[in-house]
Amino acid sequence: MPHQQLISRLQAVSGLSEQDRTRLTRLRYKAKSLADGEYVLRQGDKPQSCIVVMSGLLSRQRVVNARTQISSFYIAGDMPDLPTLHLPVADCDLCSVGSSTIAAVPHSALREIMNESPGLTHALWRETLIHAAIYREWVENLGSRQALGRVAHLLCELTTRMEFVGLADNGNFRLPLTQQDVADACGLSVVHVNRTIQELRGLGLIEWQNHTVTLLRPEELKAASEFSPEYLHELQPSAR
Amino acid sequence: MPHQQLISRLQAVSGLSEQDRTRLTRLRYKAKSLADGEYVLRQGDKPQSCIVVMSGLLSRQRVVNARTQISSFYIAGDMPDLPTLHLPVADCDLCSVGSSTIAAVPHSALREIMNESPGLTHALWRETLIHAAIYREWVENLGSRQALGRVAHLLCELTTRMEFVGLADNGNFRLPLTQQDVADACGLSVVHVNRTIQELRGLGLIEWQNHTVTLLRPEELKAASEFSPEYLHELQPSAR
DNA sequence: CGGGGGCTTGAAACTGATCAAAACGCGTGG
DNA sequence: CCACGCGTTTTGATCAGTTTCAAGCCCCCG
Repeated sequence: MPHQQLISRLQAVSGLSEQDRTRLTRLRYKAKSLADGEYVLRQGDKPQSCIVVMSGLLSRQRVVNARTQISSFYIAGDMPDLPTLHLPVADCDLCSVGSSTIAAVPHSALREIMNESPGLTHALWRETLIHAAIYREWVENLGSRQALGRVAHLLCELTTRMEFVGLADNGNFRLPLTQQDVADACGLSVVHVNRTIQELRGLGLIEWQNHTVTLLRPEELKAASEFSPEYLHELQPSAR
Repeated sequence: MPHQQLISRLQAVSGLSEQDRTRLTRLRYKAKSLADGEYVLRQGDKPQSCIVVMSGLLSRQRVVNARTQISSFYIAGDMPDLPTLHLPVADCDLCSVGSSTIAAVPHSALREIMNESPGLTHALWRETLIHAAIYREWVENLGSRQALGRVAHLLCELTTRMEFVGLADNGNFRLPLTQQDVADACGLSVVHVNRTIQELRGLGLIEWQNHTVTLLRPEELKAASEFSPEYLHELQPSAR
């Protein structure tokens, strides 16, 4: 149900009118399954449609200085290449981590509904701004924190975002990342990520096995990484 | 002339119709001068207007892990707090580096012209997307490069952006940053930034004195930092 | 059963941080 | 005009966090 994903995401992002929700329901789309490591988009592509993540996890990445750097993760409901609506040529790769499913919605259809509804324009714009805020938070994470804080912050962010779309329950969720992926996202070596995760385990802050993460003491983990969720700019559950 | 700054910036970003340009000319604004270190906006503020940088330099910053991290710089023509149109509460401080001048345009006026013109909506949205791409580039910079590459990349980015608005001529421009500011932006210590700059000087790549930077061998500097300007998504001069 | 990817461990090497102090430049007030 | 003070740049020495290299292990999949 791609419509439902998209609707509930945009609803959380910005609030939608009844009309806008039915507009979204009428969107045509093309569903697709992705295998682990499969690319949705390559740097330089000029896609004619935008993707909505239905399930799984995508990473935005690029090879920098002979190392692959991940600059963001996208979970169900996210639209990673929404910027291609206004910046036609992609400047990063988009890659599936583990298997995922996505829906592709033509640019033309999106432009159409945005013409009809300022509310939807607002919601989609806002969605891109939230992701911009996430990139900034990553700048702060990579620039200012050392290994333990970086990994902890990443986990806090992913948990919180997963919770927002109902994919984490009580700090427990499925996370298909390998330690190499974490290293690529946090700007660390795999070896050091391994030791850092062990430290987090040793402190009794998390469990992480079989691609399943559990935050044992979320408050302490947040404190260790100075995580505070305001930058995600989600509407409060009460307002949803 | 705030109108001129804004117009030529948006023109470069997206192209504007004759009508849109006159719409921009009619915007009311309030000009303001800022002293070194003066704050335009503090985290948590809910501004009712957006700022256009007229001259000087602003930094977006936040204290993380007992260190101030700069996550972006803004130069003439930029609108650093455009996101507050859709994300009302600011999540970073905005601070003048050296003395600057800005113009404040009420949110209401911007909403008005966006209602009238899809082209302007497009241009402003695109402006926010370009800055998002810059944040991503910074993630890659901080995550993947070591000191020399980081500083070199920052210089390449600033030169290129300055050139786009006519503030750099032949790799030579005024840059009010202290070495401490560079350290805060690059996630390094001042001491190490100092040694890194000396290394760049020693390699004959740059001159930097009295807040004036000159790229002596731009191509080598770009190579050293793998800089390529596509992520800035500027229209080519020919198209402007 | 074999192979390979991911995880784990150890030791050595390096990049960059920290601490401390000196030199420099510049504006202010005496 | 000089003395003072403060912020910025520079230098040296030591220390810490992280990388790199290398090897072994585990476990799942074919």
